[in-house]
Amino acid sequence: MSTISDVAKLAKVSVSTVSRVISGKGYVSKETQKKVLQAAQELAYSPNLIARNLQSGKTQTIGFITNSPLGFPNSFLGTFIAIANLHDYYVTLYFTNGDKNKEIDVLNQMKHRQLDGIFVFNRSNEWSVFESYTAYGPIATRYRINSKQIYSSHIDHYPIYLASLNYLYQQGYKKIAHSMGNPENRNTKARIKAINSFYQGNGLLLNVDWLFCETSTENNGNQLAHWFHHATDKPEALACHSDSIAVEFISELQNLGYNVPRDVAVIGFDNSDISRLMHVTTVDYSANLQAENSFVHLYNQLNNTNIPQHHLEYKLIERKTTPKINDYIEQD
Amino acid sequence: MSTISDVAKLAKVSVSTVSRVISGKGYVSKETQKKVLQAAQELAYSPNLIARNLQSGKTQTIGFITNSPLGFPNSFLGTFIAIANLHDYYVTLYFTNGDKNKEIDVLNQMKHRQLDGIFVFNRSNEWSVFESYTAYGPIATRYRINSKQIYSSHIDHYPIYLASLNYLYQQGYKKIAHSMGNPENRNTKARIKAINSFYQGNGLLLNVDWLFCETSTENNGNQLAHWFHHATDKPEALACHSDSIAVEFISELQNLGYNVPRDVAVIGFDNSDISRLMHVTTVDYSANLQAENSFVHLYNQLNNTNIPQHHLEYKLIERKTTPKINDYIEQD
DNA sequence: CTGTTAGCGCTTTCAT
DNA sequence: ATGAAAGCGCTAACAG
Repeated sequence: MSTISDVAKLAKVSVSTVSRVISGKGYVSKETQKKVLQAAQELAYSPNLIARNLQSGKTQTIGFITNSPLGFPNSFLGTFIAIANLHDYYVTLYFTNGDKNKEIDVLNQMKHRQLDGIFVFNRSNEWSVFESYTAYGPIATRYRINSKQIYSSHIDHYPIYLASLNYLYQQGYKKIAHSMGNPENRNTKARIKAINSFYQGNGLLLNVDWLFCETSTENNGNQLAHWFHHATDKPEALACHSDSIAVEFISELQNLGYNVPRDVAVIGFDNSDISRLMHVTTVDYSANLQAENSFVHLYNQLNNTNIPQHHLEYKLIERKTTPKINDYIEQD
Repeated sequence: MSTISDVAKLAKVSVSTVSRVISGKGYVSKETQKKVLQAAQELAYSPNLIARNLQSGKTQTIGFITNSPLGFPNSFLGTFIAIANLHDYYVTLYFTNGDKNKEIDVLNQMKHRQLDGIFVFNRSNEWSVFESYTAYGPIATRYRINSKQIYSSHIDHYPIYLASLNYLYQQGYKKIAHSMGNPENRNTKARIKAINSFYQGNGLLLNVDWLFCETSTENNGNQLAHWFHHATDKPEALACHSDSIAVEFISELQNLGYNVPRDVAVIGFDNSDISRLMHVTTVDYSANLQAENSFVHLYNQLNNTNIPQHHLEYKLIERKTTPKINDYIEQD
């Protein structure tokens, strides 16, 4: 494995000259450049990026923290990586399975300069923990949080969720159960606000027993299906805060002998592949732009640039799980 | 950002002593250790891993190459990362979208010592290209290939596919279409061999028009659905080489007004989450063990260890898309 | 048990 | 336009 000084020797120039032609910085005469390139070629020289990184103090690597591979963040992650690669950044993926310590390990990677920045797709620790690490590098998330130190590319869930509920209402559903995230999340709070507006606005009575907040993400859709199975008073529709909950719910319900939407309508959230495959009505909220915004922010912080952010929009994607009530026709 | 020599100064010892206590290697007296730790604490010192990497020439990072985020390799990837993290390795994910150059870029990352090893989940370039890079580090894949240089944790698809076909036969399906991978893959060849055995063994006639080999992974299930829609002579069952093809096929068929399994039975391959959610009969072939084997091999190569590999088994997972023919009962 | 010293491979002033 | 030399922060002989 040849080094820069091997090349220098062979080309009979100094290491700094070689460095200049390899990195393309600084003045080098055409002739010496040619000599160097030839020597480099001959020795099959390739620069050691670790040494470069030590010099620059950067690794060009962003850490991506997510709970588990089961959350179907595929498209988001794909976009994030694509845009990162476009800017010569790489992304290292960490599955924490909700383990706070694993999350801390990742944050420490940044502290140890192994990571230039971090994106938080899921989190287990308090935001204050993340904030304390912003001293070592930029952190971004998709959650809607109120922090000066952590960037958040989010979209207000209030109008979106209100639109979802109004849509369900318009389709004839009045008895609606709600599956929501961590009650401390601002997204969840926005949804609760939307729920209140909705029920008051339509003169409906909110059944508090039909308000589910997530404690552990694990199998939540599954549990909801069993809850539905045993409930004496069943809702006409379930509004979910993620497609993954929605499809787990539907799938398990099918195992229990139910039919969606005949027995209950379902609306998801994310417009993920899985919702498309399973024909679940959902909401698209420009997750790809959100991913792009997140990376761009990290990039801007890291490089003192000012690439502009995209504005996020949402759109209801109507599929088969929310027909007009009582309109369901047995598929043939 | 304090360095090891800052700590050394404050603790009034040499850098090597500090290095010893931080890395836990070599003899240090309890007292000096305490002094050093205290100084480190005071300065909020944390080791710069890049420097360590330069010293060791390693990054503790494995590159994971995959085509696109749409192939549902979630569980495999999750296992791979989990086992890697357990061994203090990290994994950087690359989506190539079938772009050969992007694949080469990743290989060059290893050449530049940014990556200690590479796992190939999908590939676009010839294997010989990959082989030429094994000079720079170990490469592993899940494909069944014949290479001394690239490790492959695979399972023979011949008996598996034969078992799938026999199962379909036993369920009463005799008109079977086949969706397969790249005809140059040895897995595909094994499947073709299984097909021949099957048709000959059962005295059936193989319809060559029902043999689909994949050129581009994109939307293959989709295309198959449209093919089915327009075919005058339709098969009774489709056997797929991946769950992702199977579910895309089913989903698009549903869009076209068909019903699976009433109109056509489907068997997948992978036992992925998506097949579970959509109740697709599939084959489990210990993909998680395959992921583990792959990492373990890379680890063994990198560390001159000899952690043993797992033996891969397969198991047919019977779900709802392959009932006894003509036994389909409209779900209620 | 601890300190000195020489790198790891590259970039970057600062001279010339 | 090119070279010498000083690091980047850490590890690992080697000496004592």
